[in-house]
Formats: sequence, C-alpha cells, structure tokens
Amino acid sequence: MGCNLKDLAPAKPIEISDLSGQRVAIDVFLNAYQFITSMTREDGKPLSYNDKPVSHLMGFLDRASILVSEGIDPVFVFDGSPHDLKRATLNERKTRKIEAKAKWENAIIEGDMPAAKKLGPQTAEYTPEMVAETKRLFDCMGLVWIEAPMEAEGAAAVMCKRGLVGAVASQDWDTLVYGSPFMIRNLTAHGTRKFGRVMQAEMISLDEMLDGLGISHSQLVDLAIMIGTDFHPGIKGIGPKTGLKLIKEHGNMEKVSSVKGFDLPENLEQIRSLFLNHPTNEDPVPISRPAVEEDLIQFLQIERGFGEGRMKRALDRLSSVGKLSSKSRPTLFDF
DNA sequence: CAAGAGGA
DNA sequence: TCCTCTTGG
Repeated sequence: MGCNLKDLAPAKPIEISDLSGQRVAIDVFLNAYQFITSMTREDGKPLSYNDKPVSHLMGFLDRASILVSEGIDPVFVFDGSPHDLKRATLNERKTRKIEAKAKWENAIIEGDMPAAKKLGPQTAEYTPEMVAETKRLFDCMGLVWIEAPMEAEGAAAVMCKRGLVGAVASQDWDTLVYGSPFMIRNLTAHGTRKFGRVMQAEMISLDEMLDGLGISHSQLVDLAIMIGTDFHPGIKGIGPKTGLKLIKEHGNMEKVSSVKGFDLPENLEQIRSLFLNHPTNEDPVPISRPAVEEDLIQFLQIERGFGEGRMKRALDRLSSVGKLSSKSRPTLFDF
C-alpha cells in the first residue's frame, strides 16, 4: 500500500479545528480494514452480532460522528474496479490471506488462542455485504459517499485538485503521487495515545513538498514508480533516498534506467498516466444532510445489537452541531 | 478505533 | 491525574 515517502514529505502539525468547515475525502476501504482488524474478539475475528461482523459499522459510526462534531464534512470514497496492473498486488494479498487463514484454522484446532488472535486480523475480509452496510450507515447519517471509477485514493486526490474537497485524509502516500494538493495524516487518531505518545494530525502540502525536494510532480511520479507502487514492484535497490538523488540528477526514469542499467517497467506510460490522469467521473459531489435518529437506532441498535450508551454518544455528538434530525422532531436543516 | 475500568 | 488494559457485539 503506497510507497514510502515519509522521509521526503514535510509534515506540519495541525489542529482539528483548522479543518472545521472543510470537506475532507476519506478512503473507506483503508479505514474499514483498520476497524475489522483492530476491533476483534478473542479468536482474532471481528466483533459480530448474530454471526454478522459489526466492527466496520462501529468504527465508522464513532469516527464519522466525531469528525462531524468537529465541524468536518467527510466525503467517503469507495474503491471501484481495480486496474489490471494491480492484479499482481491483489493476488499477492489474496495468497497471504489464504495462508493466514490456514494458520488461523490450525491455531483454533489446537486451541492456541493467542496465535488465533494474532492471525485472525490477517484473514480479515471486507465483503460486498459489509460494503453495502457501510453505505447504509452513511445514508442514515446523512453523510456523502461516492464510488470511485477505480482507485479511491486517486479519485480523492482528483477531487482535491478540483477543489471539491479541501484535503484528503489518508495514511497512504499514494495520495500525493496522485497529485492531491493537500494530504492529512492521523486525522482521526489525533489526540489518542500510541506507543506512549500523543498522536498529532499533520498536513502535507504537495507544492511545498515538491519545492523542498526540487522536483516536479511528474518527477515525483517517476520516483514513486521506482520505489514501488501497487502497479509495479519498483526497482530493486532504489528507495526514497537514492531514488530522489537519481531523479534530480537525471531528470526522469528513462535516463535513470539507462545510467543504472535496469529495465523500465513494460507499462511505464500507463502507470504514469494512472497517477497523472487518474480516471474519474464528473458527477457533482452530493451535499450532506443531518442524520436521522430513528434510522440509526433501527439499523444499529435494533438490527445489529449496539449498546444504548454507544448510540447515545454518537447521537449526542451529531446533535451538538445540529446534525441530528428526528422524524418527530425535525431540525432547521430539514427546511 | 474509542470509552471506561482499574492501577500507579 | 495519568497511563495501560480491556471491552465493545
């Protein structure tokens, strides 16, 4: 997932309030996997109710309601159909998942619960049914979601380029390679403790990054391709540091390859254009609405067994910023 | 992941 | 009060 540009990207700490009033694009799959793999039971499988996983719904309910209460208007972006060039990456993930599943089953048979708890997350699946449920949740919350033609990260970056969202919240450096002018890291983890330190949200400006590195966006794309992307494994022996040096010295990947003597990717032009001209549709981004209390309670509390306390917390967060409507008690936003 | 519990 | 651990369904 993404290439390692961490050392090359100048990240400025920001406060959540800096983003108040802005639309922020969020990659759904990335977050969904985070929830499914971290909100687990003893056997490492996601929390569930009547044998149906609920971790994704819980995570998005909490996360989205917090963002809304901070004045942020999230736009959730689902992945579309992957490009053929991503096949190898996806197959590799699938193989790993199958291996992990075999190990997990073995651990269960042997009653080795610590091992199962570790392996379970590696078998995590975000099924079409779970995707549909996530969309239903966003609908209940009145939040905007869109389906990318291809890569969610790419579509989000293009939306930011077009000014449809103020920034893209992501952990994936591909966001910048796709040309998103602004990328926010640790948006939702802001203020939480990880490994003893308090997580801080940070903003990266693509222009500032390119200025600082002294390269153009298309040179960043070539650099990323050399380091390795979802569409190509990259060039062995070239990481962020030497890659940057080589691109600055020689200008582009063709020159670097002739100097260093490696083969160019077969589909170099195609890969470049996936980053430089990512396919998107021209549909306008819908406008978010207030959540509907009854719909949320019906779905999560009645159908999926959510506790009253969790429901109340989420509803309170929404209503604190006037983003909760009720069929019996409409808000001003309904008019 | 976020909240709450329980310990330092 | 702060920090770590556990729970959530």
